Amino acid sequence: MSTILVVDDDPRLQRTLSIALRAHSYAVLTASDGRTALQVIAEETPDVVILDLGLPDLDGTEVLRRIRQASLVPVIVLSARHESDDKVEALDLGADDYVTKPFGVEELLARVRAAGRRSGDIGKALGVLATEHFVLDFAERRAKVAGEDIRLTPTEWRVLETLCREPGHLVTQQDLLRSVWGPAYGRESNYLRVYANQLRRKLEPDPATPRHLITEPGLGYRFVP
Amino acid sequence: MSTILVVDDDPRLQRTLSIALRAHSYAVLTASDGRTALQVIAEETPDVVILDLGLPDLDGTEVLRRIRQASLVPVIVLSARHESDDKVEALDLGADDYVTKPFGVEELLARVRAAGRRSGDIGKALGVLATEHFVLDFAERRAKVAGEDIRLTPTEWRVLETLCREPGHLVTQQDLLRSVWGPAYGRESNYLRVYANQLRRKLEPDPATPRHLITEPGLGYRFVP
DNA sequence: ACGGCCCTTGACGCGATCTTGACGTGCCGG
DNA sequence: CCGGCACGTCAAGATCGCGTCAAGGGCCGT
Repeated sequence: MSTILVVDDDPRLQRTLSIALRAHSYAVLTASDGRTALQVIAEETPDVVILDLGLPDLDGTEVLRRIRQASLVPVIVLSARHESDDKVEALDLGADDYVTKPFGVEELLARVRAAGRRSGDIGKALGVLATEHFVLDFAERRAKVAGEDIRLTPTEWRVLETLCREPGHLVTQQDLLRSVWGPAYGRESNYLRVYANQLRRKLEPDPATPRHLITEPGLGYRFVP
Repeated sequence: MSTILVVDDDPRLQRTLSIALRAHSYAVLTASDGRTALQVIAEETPDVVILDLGLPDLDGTEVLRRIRQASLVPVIVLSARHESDDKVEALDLGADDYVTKPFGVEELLARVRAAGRRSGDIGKALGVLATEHFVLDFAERRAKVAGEDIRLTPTEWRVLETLCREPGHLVTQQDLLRSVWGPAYGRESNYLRVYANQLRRKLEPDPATPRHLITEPGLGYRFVP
């Protein structure tokens, strides 16, 4: 059973969606503004978020950005606007899908299913993780740093993926080595030092004083968005 | 990766087909009666349906009719009867292919591949894709580069189509191989390198420095218009 | 039967990427 | 103050994957 969070300030739409989703056996949470939404996501960890861009307190894209700093939950964006700029921006920030109003309930349900399935595929399918300074799109293997497209090598991606699976949490050297280089690589080696270095040079604003890729001496690394 | 729905009331046949299809890297769903089948199609949107006409609850042709009211998914009909009446009727109702029992698994697999490919062709009806430098008319199978009409071979078209179905997105080598050469071609081969090369020579302004057909080393290709 | 087109396959070179070892630096405890 | 430890940095050699080419074979139309 999946839990869906609906973020919209229109009570009628909230009700419509709630009924439709519950009819399809989803558990539904609702929020009417961005702050509440962020709080609910932190506390209830829904499986999918449906987010209207037109919110009373915060700009929708800002909400999305903050969600992505904390979580990789699939987000489906709703918008009344048809401008593709919004669409591109939303997808760049890590929305998983984009639906313009008005939309059919069936269509939305299909997208919820698709989003849930993708995230259910867990394991290897991370979405997008963004900060002010860079955007990491794991599905597409694209990285933007300070607005510029950046190339990362396959191994660099695998290291990042492992770290970003639990943003902000410590990942031990053993876990990293095993997950990237295979189960045989249990013990210390140069690998992590070399690749941490590479990644910092490519991603950090100031590679000398890392803000995102943090070393935990003797233990491992931590990636904080 | 394609998803196949097998609709048959004979558990043995269900099992046989599931094993054979899964061995060829399809995801398999099953249904034992018409109602379930319709529901699964609505909810899971399989890529191909294999439908036995002899079902317990509804007449097979009736099931097919209802499928066609809701979806364009390719349907391959199975039938124990040899009467061509059934065949004609099924094809009239929108079946994509017709196989009489008993049949060889290889034959069925070939037809599944063909159906999948066709639906790839028409399913998302690619129209025309144009840039300053070239125009690709998928419907008409015509290409213009720098004002000149250019010939592309069938395989070149299929590769391009697969890439252009999601312009700008990464398409993995596996997806490409499976979609163009069939599900059996999961592993690496020269195909992609050769055809990427051909396409670049024919389409790129400067084939040495590709701007549209981009390689993602170790992963696949990306077509950016 | 012949010729042409297209698909397939193997070989080869090159550049990017990975691996490995050596050395530098800062921290800590003895 | 010294030594050890852990991490950061660098560069050179090995390796891998891709682009490229061309030969061979099947299929189709003439």
